[in-house]
Amino acid sequence: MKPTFFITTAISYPNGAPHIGHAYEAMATDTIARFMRLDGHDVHFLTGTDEHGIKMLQTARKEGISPRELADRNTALFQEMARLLGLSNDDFIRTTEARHKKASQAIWEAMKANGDIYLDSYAGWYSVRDEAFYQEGETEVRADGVRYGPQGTPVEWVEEESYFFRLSAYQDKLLALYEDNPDFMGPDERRNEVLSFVRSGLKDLSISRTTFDWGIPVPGDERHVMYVWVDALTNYITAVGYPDVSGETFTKYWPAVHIIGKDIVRFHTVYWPAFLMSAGVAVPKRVYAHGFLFNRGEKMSKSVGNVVGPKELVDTYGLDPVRYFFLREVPFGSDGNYSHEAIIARMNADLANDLGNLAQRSLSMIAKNLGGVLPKAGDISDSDREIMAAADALLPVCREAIGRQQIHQALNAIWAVVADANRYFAAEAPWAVRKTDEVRFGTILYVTAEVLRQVGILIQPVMPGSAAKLLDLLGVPVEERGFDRLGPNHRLVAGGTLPPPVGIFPRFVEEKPAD
RNA sequence: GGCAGAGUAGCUCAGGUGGUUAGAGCGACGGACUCAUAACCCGUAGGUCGGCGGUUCGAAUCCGCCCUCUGCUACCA
Repeated sequence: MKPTFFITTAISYPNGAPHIGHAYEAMATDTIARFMRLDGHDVHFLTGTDEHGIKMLQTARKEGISPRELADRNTALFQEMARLLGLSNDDFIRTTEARHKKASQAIWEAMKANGDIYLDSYAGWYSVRDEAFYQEGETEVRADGVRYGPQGTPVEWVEEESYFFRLSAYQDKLLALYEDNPDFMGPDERRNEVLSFVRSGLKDLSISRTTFDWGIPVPGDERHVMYVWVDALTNYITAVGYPDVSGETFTKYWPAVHIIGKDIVRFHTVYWPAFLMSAGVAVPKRVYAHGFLFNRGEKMSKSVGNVVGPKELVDTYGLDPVRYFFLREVPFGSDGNYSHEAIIARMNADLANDLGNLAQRSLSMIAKNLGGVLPKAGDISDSDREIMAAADALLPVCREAIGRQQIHQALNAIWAVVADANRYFAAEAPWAVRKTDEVRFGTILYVTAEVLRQVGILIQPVMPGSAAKLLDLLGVPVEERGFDRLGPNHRLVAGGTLPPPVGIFPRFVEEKPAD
């Protein structure tokens, strides 16, 4: 039986259209999912939308539609984005689905049965916009007579009955979890922050609301709906069949690796494992937080006018270059910058010039001089051996990198081999050798094609479409593109006729302003 | 205020259990080649490795202080 692997994105809040941050997380998670599949795992890749909560209600009201209509409309946009980005998700969960209501109520009951949920009341200055309570001292009454919170948003006095989760009881258990599982979360900077937060003491958590009803009813007390995080986080186990913990899907896939943004680290590394421990469910395998993306160093905002949608990027540069750019340029876990210039630089230098051109020059040589028949290798020289060994050595390096979500490092390693292959090709100068030594000529082209084969297989997770194109040109059968075909044991078979070469990665040529 | 991380070539960053001429990519400049997507290949970049002081035969790498930036967190009011 194959080893299994369950990976998730955070579910998106669809009170607006998807932006580049959503796309980034989705592309990265998809890449890891694809990598693991190619590496022989039975993968379950989950993404979806978090459709409840007061903000959805407010946005809907503003637009004069029901929250349900808003959710349907905007979730469709997220599903469209998933198609646009070529996501290979196995499931798309919506928190408004029946299965999720069932799972959320079940985890609630389980936490309650464990004595961790109690009824109390919460009073304080509440900011609807921040979704947070503040101490009176944190607020101020301004000249307009309105009281504002520390984020500059209006606050109102709210006193409401609420169910609480006994988070305070989990401090030691959480610390033990972090201690015993150093890989529970990453990157390391986040770990320190979470540790100090938990060490400083945990307060019980308000987990229900009575002031609105767009949510999952609390079982046994339908005046309340579950507050955002119980509802939202539970999606991960809903999708594998919770509460049927002995069901096939659940036993097979849970626990998951969660890929999230750095803004929701606490919910995933503190609240979520506490909920799960309370409910008697295994905690996640790992939580990894990526950074934010900035357009030319500026945070994207509608007022600055630098909001770029995923669709515009894909339309402008093409899907694979966009995926490649973000995953290669931004160390996964750090914040990153993007700009038109940076994207073009990457796609032209790495894709068109380095990889695309290497494929083009070698394959067209085979087409023009050898009638498109893949030559067989003659005597293998040291330089041949060296470059093939470099390609053969990539899988363990990439595996290690992807295992720690360091997608950029895997790409780095692959492109180092591409650069080596270009040096190899230039040093061997097949265009000159052709005139004097047919056998050596064929050998150089064979070796180059073999390196391209391995590169093609390895870049499938990041650029599925382009990789397929490259492997097609090399005559690699579709069923021989898994990672089990990497390395020296499944070299290209000589003698086959290759299709006429076509460009894989076109250069991005700036359109001259027509003035 | 506390804690954590960061400050290295024009740009983006590697590195750093202390030890020959501090690295890569991009950009720029020069050269070579002409198979190829005006691509590829070779060479050049003379950077106080944030600042000051210390330890040491020797520090970018260890210690102390300071400055700047970022994150988390607290508090004053």
